[in-house]
Amino acid sequence: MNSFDAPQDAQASPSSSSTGVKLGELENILGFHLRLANVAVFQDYQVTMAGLSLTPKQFAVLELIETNPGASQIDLANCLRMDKASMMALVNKLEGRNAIERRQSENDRRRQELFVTEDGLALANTARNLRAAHEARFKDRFSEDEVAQLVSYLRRIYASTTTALLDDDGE
Amino acid sequence: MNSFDAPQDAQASPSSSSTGVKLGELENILGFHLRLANVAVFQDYQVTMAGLSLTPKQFAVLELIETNPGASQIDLANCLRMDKASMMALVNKLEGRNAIERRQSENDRRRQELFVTEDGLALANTARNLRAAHEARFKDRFSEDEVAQLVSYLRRIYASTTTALLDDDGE
DNA sequence: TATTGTTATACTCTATAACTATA
DNA sequence: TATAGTTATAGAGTATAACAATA
Repeated sequence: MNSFDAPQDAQASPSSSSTGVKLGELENILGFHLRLANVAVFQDYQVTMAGLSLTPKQFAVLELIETNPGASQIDLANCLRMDKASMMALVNKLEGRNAIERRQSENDRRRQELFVTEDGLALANTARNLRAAHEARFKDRFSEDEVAQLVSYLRRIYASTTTALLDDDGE
Repeated sequence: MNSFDAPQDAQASPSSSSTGVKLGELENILGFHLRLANVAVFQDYQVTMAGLSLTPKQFAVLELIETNPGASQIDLANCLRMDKASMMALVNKLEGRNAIERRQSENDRRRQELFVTEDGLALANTARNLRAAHEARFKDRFSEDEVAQLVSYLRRIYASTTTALLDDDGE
């Protein structure tokens, strides 16, 4: 199925990378392409968001708290597959710039419920506006259907990720 | 085009992630899905390659040197978009376990040409064998044409990455 | 003057472990 | 006994900057 549109953007097989280095077997490793794509997006993100001092993960946490007011740190850590201590550091940074605030839960006094502040909302809006250009820069290379298909492929890759914790490609 | 197969694996929109956290706008960010996919692949890689102590990047460098005997550190750094000092550290690790060796170039005595040793070849073979299962675990979720299409999509994302340096998703 | 490799250094992100306070 | 948060710490990976040797 869909064999009709598979090879149409083969783009001259990138056997070298500006220098004369051949990729060889690396060409066949899904994770290799995935990582390069990730790097490309991350670099563009950094250039675009320069000055905002908001990493992709911080941005994600900010959005998650906005979408889920009162969420706990552990909720977020699980969602983003991070350690709770790592999330602590991340939340501290956002709190340090008054983007979010902690409020002790009344039902369970162990929990700190997280909320986006006025400043945080402004930051999120600024970030979203900047990010729009960044996002468009990549999505413009695809039709709407292609984006949907790419995302569905990516979901197929991370779908089964049962539990686990942790970092990024790490490397 | 290809609208026919776009939504077919929608998989119940992952609005939550085991906890009740809704992803919200994050759903529409390409980099978010890319990163989760990257994390999933990396985690599986780590579990699969446990004990080998060979990170994906070290593995990539080993393969690159095998494919390009005599390549220099700067060649590899450019290819993988890393800093030359970072590549130095990486090469040191591989040399430290006798997987590769440096030989001063006779034409240009500034250059250190890199070669895979016997031990390195054995390591690469072991790694390739282990990795095969890891790779299959993900590729099995796609038809051959789908893999080709996914890779072509990913290439479209990192294609234009002109120069730049650096890390991974960083985050 | 530019390039390759090198070293030293600092920074960021992450995890682990131990602790507290609640439950 | 388990959970949420916290703190301190250590490790890995990376970049920056300065320097040596060579081109």
